Amino acid sequence: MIKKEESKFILKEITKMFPYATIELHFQQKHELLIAIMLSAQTTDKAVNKITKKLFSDFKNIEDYATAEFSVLESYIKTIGLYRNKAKNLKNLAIKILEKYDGEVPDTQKELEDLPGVGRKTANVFLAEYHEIPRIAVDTHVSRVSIRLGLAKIKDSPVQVEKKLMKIYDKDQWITLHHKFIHFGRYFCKARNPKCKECPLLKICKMPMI
DNA sequence: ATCCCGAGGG
DNA sequence: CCCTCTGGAT
Repeated sequence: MIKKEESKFILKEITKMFPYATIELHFQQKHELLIAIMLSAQTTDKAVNKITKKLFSDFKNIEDYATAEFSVLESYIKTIGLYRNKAKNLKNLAIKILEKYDGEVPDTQKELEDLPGVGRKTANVFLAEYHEIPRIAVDTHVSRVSIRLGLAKIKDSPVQVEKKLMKIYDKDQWITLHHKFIHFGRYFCKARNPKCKECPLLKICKMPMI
């Protein structure tokens, strides 16, 4: 099977498995989405949703975060990993948005990535989710799945994986592809104990673990 | 290359 | 017990 057909087959099968895959973070406002994504680094969406319920209830706007004590923010997010860094990023991100953007979350990739705790992956997720701008955010799941299925190489950096996926798939597929790959990676093609025996992609998989 | 860092799964 | 979780900054 040639590469082009294989990549189509991959997306088709994953789509069958997760047709309605979408973001699982809970949020209402624009800044809440950005904060939720930033907090989700190296942890699960469930863990983030658990703490943002009270966080978003007590902190209504950017100014609330900007004026909060680090220790107070830490107490809210204590149960997710990396909480000290994240509390610091949360406050400093709010201060920067307040001072530089008059309290409004900026809209460009560069401005977003310039915020504390916001890198390429977080910015991509935000742009795709909030503005529906075609992006493929490459995280640990997308990266692992792409490598196992032969869409990328083991030594590829997240940016390289992103570029390869963008070259393989059409722009109008990027946003949904991201969610489908994420779900496939999290619930099926897991880092540990992937469900290879039940996988419809087993025959084209480059790294089956049977 | 290394640190951050608790919860949950297996 | 051990590993991994939608990374980012230094």
